[in-house]
Amino acid sequence: MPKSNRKTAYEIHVYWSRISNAYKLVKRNGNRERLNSGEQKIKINFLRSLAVLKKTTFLLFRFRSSEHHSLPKSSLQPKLGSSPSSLDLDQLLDDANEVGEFHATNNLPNTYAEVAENSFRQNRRFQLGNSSSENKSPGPSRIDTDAFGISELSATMVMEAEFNNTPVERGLTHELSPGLGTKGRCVTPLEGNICGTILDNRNIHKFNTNENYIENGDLSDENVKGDIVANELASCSRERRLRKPTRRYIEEFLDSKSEHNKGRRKLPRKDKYLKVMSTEESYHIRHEVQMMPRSDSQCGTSVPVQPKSERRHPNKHVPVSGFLSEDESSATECKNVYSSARRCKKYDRRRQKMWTLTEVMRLVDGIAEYGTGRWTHIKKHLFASSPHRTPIDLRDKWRNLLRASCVNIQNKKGVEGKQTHASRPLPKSLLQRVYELANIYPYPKERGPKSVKAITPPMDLIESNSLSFNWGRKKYE
DNA sequence: TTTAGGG
DNA sequence: CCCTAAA
Repeated sequence: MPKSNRKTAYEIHVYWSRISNAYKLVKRNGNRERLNSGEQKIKINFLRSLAVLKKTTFLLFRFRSSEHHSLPKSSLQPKLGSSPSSLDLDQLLDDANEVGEFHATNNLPNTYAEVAENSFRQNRRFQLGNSSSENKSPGPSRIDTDAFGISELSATMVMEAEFNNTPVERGLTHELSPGLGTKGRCVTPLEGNICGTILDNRNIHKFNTNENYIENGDLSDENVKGDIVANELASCSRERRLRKPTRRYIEEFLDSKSEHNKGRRKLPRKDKYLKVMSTEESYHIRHEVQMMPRSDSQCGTSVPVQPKSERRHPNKHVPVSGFLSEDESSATECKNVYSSARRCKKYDRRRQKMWTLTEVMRLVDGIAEYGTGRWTHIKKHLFASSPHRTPIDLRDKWRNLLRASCVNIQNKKGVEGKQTHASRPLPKSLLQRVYELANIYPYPKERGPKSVKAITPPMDLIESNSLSFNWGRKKYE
């Protein structure tokens, strides 16, 4: 098994690199607004190849990140690392959609049918004896002279041919199909991963039927059928594009990409205490959190989660640069697969982490020791073990504590306190201590020095007093 | 880079 | 908890 998979993965890897080259060429020469028919052919062929490629790219990532190290990583990793970033894959996929839609809406079936026919012929040619040119991708010099000549055409054709009619796809569908058929997904870690999440039987079928459809020579109704094919192609790429990558994929992708991102963007300083998380992940997590139902019964309150949690990622609008998307089925399945604990973890990542009593006490101790305004000290010395509490958090918490203590002071003074937060009442002793500390270490402006402080709680009191007073007066009226 | 303060 | 201005 390892051997065949290894072979398959390598073939895909080769395939990918070729299509990358083709894309670069096309992009350089054929991304103009108006393309002549020859250029259109090139582009369409490329996009068709791309659609096939998309089915298999997951395989590379799965394979690479699987526990199996039977495949020498060196053979895959360079490509994995370089390909997605050297190509702007998002752009690429958008192009695919764009062209698909363009053809779907603009009635260019003839072109497509012709292309299909050409493809068919080229396939034949390739099968007959073109395979020797396997690794030759047309060089730039050649393109300069012959921007959209046969060289490129054959390049994309060869790729396509390889995929539809040659061991690559056969290898994929046949060598790995056992996993597809089996219900228990992970027959073996590798096979299960590959077959469960990468290969989409339905789409492969779809694609194959398209191909057969054309190859059968049934091109009499080119207008109609070309249209159908174009539509299918468009929808195929569209639906794949729109799907949200699963968390698992994101993680793996980021893993594989992490080296690449190194110099790309400076991380915000706030991550000093935190594990580095790339903006993409942040983006996804944001959205995941938004999408998740808010059932935080398990993970919400007072359970001191110790996630290697990260946060404070200022840029929300970083576009997803992921170019792959999994099936919805696998996406939902992913959600199910991941245990509630894991979900919880994911959950807490962007949500407020409740302060536990011990944390509060530690904070109070820290303030007693260092005073207010030295939040980094407190963080370093007392919260070194809780990476999710930043100095700012400590300060915020202290602010809230002050507020809470004042409320309770009010209560002390007789105003019947409706405990503003009945959810997690703090022990009075603690609040008392907060109050004392607030006198010792006045927090700037929030509650001033003692004199001011003497004013502030009364201010609250005054408010309520005046309220009651007014009320009383009204009563008298 | 840290803190204060507002949202 | 986030963001930003100011120190």
